[in-house]
Amino acid sequence: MTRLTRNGDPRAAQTLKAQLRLRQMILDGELRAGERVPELMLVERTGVSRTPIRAALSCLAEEGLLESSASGGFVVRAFDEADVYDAIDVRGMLEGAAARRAAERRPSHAELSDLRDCVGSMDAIVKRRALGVEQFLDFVRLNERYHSLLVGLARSPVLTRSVERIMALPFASPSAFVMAQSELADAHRILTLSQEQHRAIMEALAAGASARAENVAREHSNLAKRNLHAAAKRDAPLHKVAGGSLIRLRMAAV
Amino acid sequence: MTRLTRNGDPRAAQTLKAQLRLRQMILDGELRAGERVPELMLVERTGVSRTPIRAALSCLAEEGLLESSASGGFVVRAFDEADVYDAIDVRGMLEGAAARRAAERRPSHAELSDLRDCVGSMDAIVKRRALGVEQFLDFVRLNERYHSLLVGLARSPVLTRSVERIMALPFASPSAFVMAQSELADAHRILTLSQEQHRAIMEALAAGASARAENVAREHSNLAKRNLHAAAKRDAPLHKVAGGSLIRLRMAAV
DNA sequence: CCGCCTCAAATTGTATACAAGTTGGACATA
DNA sequence: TATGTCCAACTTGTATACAATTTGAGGCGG
Repeated sequence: MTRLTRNGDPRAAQTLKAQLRLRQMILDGELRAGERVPELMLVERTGVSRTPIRAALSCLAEEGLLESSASGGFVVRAFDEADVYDAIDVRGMLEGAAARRAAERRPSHAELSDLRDCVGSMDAIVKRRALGVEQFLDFVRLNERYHSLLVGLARSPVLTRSVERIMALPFASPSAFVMAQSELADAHRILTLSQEQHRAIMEALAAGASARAENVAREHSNLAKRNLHAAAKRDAPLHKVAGGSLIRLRMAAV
Repeated sequence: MTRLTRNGDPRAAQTLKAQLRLRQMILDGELRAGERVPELMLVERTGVSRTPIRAALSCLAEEGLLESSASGGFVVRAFDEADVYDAIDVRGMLEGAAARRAAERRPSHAELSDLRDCVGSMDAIVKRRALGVEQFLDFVRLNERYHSLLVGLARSPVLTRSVERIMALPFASPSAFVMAQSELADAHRILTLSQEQHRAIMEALAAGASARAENVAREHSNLAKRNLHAAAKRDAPLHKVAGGSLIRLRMAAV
């Protein structure tokens, strides 16, 4: 997730630290949308000097969580419902392309084994009668893994990078609104449907059915829009959504 | 194009200067693909200090022209034919989405006037008998403008940003390979076909035919692939392509 | 002759000092 | 009271010094 600069190296430790902390502050709503982010405030809170702070600010701006102000410095970016919708749409298109490309490659049985395992694990969760928070969390993790594996199967660095970039917007993630749905009555039904699509995509990959793989993958992203829609309809239980504080829902939305 | 940080401000002048110079050095092939880019070398050549140099390096890495090395610092990124193909494909998908969204909005006659003017100007060029270098350059400029206007008509900041990001790769641009084709016999025919599609997309927008708009826009990107393919077939006249030195064509390609 | 180790030079990451510009408020004036 | 101006504190952009790590060469031993 933080691949955009560098990861494990002890060299960029301060920059990484600043990045993680700043991202957390934004996603947790500690910094509100539209608010300026003074460098010295971050110096104070993170304990690192201005240089890595500035690097982290630039990085988060690239991710899209900040935007540079005309008078210098950075501001926490605000998103509306249309932005969220569009981000999900873009992800759907890119994942569709990835599924198509993966299917065109005619992946071997072995190449699909991780994906099969992933779907199997999710099946085990969905088949249960009652789902607790823990099960939802497990599902979210597996779901992220499934999508990551799917994109990887396209074997396209450009495509992978594009997907990673759009998913830097936390609400574009395939499971962004799953948790928000965890209390709803039809949550279980949506998970089941989601699984159906996961399996359909996988089968299409195995069969080399590239058009079907693309179409289903693209349609699959509509589930996220549906979850967003449901969340928007009944006011705003977006506390469970990462970065929910960045989204200003117009309650008038249908 | 340099919007990722800040533009006209005299404040970020050094950073901007470093950015422009560095980008130019990469695209001109002054720095070869795979080569390390030491900061001090840039300090020497640009006359600005390391701080803005580092900012520029980060920025270009985000654009995708550099990649960060495991041992620190940055390296000029290398692309192969598949990468170029994928980048064009991604652009096609995103422009397709933009066209669809634009058509769904049912843009007014007035909103489409700039696009109409643009197509009109391109018509004037294409209708000529013989096309010189100057005409090709004009066509390229108008083509870029057409694509920019098209994306803008979707009125989606997220989509616009996504397109801008993929087009930071110079060879993903809609007219990247037009110049490479300027000497070929069928260049005129390709321009004509391109114009046909430009017009078809515009008509689809006006008619609110979102599916058609999407399909034609997506197909339109295949012209760029075709140009790439033609360029790859007859060895490598990629000197005329911006950033051509970054692309390693496998001559064995079909 | 080849491989490995050691060490110096080079390079990057971090901290901080300085310069330039912005912001907000106090104050004077109409 | 409203308004415009000026100033001071704050904030950002740039330069540079310092620390830590990498790199590459040279020498040593096998």
